[in-house]
Amino acid sequence: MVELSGINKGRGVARNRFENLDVERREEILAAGAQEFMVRGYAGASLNRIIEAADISKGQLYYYFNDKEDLFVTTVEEAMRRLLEAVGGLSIDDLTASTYWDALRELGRQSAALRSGDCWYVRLALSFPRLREEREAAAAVRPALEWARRLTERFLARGQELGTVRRDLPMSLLVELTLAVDEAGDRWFMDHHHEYDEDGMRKLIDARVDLTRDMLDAAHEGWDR
Amino acid sequence: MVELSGINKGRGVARNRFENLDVERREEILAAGAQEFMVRGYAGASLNRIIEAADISKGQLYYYFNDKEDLFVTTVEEAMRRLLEAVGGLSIDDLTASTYWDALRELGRQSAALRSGDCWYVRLALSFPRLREEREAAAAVRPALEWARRLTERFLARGQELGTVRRDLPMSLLVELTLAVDEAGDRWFMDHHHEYDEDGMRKLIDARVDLTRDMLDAAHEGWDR
Amino acid sequence: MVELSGINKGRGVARNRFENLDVERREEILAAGAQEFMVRGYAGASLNRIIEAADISKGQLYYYFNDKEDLFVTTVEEAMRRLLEAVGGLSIDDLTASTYWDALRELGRQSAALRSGDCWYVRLALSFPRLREEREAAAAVRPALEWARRLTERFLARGQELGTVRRDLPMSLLVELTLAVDEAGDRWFMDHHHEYDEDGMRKLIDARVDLTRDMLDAAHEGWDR
Amino acid sequence: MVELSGINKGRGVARNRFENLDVERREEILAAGAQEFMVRGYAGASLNRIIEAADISKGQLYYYFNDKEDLFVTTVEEAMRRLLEAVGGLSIDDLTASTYWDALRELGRQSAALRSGDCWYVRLALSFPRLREEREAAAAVRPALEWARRLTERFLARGQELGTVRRDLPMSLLVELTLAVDEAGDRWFMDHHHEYDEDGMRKLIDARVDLTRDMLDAAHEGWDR
DNA sequence: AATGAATGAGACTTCATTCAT
DNA sequence: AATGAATGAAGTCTCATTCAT
Repeated sequence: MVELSGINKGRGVARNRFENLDVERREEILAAGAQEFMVRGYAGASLNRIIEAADISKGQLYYYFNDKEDLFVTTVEEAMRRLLEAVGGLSIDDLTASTYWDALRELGRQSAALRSGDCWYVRLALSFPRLREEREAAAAVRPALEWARRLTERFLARGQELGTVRRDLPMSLLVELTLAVDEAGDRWFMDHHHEYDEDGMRKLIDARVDLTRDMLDAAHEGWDR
Repeated sequence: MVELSGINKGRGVARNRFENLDVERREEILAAGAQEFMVRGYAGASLNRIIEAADISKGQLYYYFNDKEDLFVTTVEEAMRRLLEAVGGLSIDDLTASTYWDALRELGRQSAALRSGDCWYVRLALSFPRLREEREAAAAVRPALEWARRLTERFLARGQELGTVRRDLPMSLLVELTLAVDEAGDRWFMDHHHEYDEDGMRKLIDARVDLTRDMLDAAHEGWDR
Repeated sequence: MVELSGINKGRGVARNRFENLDVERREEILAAGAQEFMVRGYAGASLNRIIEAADISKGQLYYYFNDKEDLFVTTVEEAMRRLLEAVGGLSIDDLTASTYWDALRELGRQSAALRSGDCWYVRLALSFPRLREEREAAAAVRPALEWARRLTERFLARGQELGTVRRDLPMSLLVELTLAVDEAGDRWFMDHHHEYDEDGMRKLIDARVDLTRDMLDAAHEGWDR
Repeated sequence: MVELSGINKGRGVARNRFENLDVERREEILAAGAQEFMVRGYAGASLNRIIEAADISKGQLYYYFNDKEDLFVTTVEEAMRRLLEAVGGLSIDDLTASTYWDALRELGRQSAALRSGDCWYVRLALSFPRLREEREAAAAVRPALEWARRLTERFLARGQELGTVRRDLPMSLLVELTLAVDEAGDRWFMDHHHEYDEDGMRKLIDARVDLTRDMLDAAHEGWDR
């Protein structure tokens, strides 16, 4: 299992305080923070708006977090932690050529299930690539993206070992393209999920995975008309 | 040719003032603005930093622009205008099944040439998707993205007419995925262009287009192992 | 009793914050604000000068008030409220022809007593007519002036009922003239109160009321030499 | 004839430049300035708005006037000069007891005629008392008000000599009250002149003078019920 | 004689953060 | 444990004024 190496060490006392808070309060705070960071970016986010949305006092916020960055990092990492838990259980090394694309399909379905919950951490995670562009927010978001990148890389590398994934592009580029197509798909599904019934949605989800497979498949490599 | 319907009408006197400025000054200001908006987002951008980078006085900035939003919109639209000019001349309706993928390859090369200039407007354009997520910046960036979306859609629709592009996914999803893979590729190339010599780069550029083709190709549609 | 219909509703949290402040601080702030608004008008008033005079920080001011207008409105309304309390207790409907002018005299004396305190709210109130001329300040000052106008009108109307007040001029004009002569008198007394001893002042105060009576008296109506 | 001792000496070259301007331009500038000073006060007035309203360039304004204050003073004094011309020709020393109140009536009619023109200088003049309250504008407006005060005083003093005007109040107070009632009346007439036909208006104008007479008349002095 | 580009001080306002209670 | 009053730096924007052309 790939490890998420948080940068949020040494938060000090605040960390424990926040973790000992009862779950509802914690959720309210994290959700309010995530919403604000998502919509306004890191620099544009206002702690005033966050405490108002979370219905807590200013003192409380600074009791639980050292500063704005701490809140941001905590929010981001918590989102990542939950995604990790949710997507978690794929054993990449056990994949074979015949199970490889089915595993991808399975991942696509899991991710669809996750999306349907419409929770703050899924939405926030989709903003990571954008937040990374903000100089001040980049550091906080990088570990999460690094993790996703590494996981994707390991998956693709295994595919190349098995001869199922194309080799004509540098791995780092392949990773970026895969992540991008994945994120764009997730975003589209979040925006359009109400337009399809359960059955139509299931088909769509699989069709999307087919496209990813076609994009990555070693079978087409070098192929020319 | 698809039109870019600017929202930046009625800027009033300021527009003329800025347009009558000599080219170098204008470029300095636009580049400084673009850089700041790119790195900090709209809300996080500081006019103070911009005027410092552009080496102009506060009063001057407000002599050329009505307010922060005006500067942002002007910067964004100017970037879009230049991209439009650069990418311009593809006659989508004249494409045939046999020229379709070659045209895509040509586009890929044009876009590579553009990237190699490393100008502010290319970099800014790559930030549009992120800026769109910012509530206050969305309106300014939307026309540019709409234009890109429409252009992509027309290209893909023509491909479907010719039987070269897959039909098993909704057009809007196909458009999003195409744009995403495109943007991610551009971004990767900008970050790694120094790692390859001219010849290696040329091959890479074409290989990237191949991946896009494999992703879109109707030949794989429904195809199953 | 005529009601003062304040426009300063929905100030939100700020209102409570300011009202819970200890009296001295509140007075310092209000007095500083009143002084500045009086001397420079609404648009010309500088919050910087106000916070310096009141010896509070910029942040504090914005903790107690939403913005400049909120401070202005609060100051104006507080002034009105206090004047109302001070002038309060005249039962207009109980006046008779024989008590009418005595009541006016009593009002004159009360108003003299009020003036002698030389408090910020009396001085500010005398600036209301001028502040009304300022477009942006008009709305805040209007209720106070309306109240004064309505009160004056009721008093004069009662006098006309009793046959003591002239009827040869439109009521609204009569009201304006009465208020004007009143305000001018107050202003004169504030500027010259140190030039008279207690006894001389008492006589003057009454003589001024006589003039108002002569101006309004029905006995002269139509009278011609 | 009472002299208007302007404070606007030593304006330097600018004065001549402005005076040599053709009449229309001069009127536009003065009217625009008067309007702005009237509505926003001296400190709140914006030269930017004035040059926009007058349709002149910023450079021109500073070519004709030394600074904001110079424009203000010039505007104020020009207004005063015109009022003086208009009201001018009363020979106070020639008044007798039998012509005294008729002269007042004549003044009332003249002032009504003036008002009906609705020119900028009449409206501005009505703002003088308010502008005087603004610390920075006081000096400019004072000479004009002083002149009005002195003229009024001479008129009232002559009345006292003739035994037609009351003596039971200090002259300075009498002057203030007279001016106040006058100004309030003018203001009311400006606001309501459209509500009456020519004949009704004529009666009103005279009735207003009657009220002033009743207020000042020595016949009521000391008079008590 | 006239223009309008340029300036920097100062306007109002919001911010993240501290700290006495 | 928790509050919210207090702060001053920095935000966007307007101002009166100068000056090269």
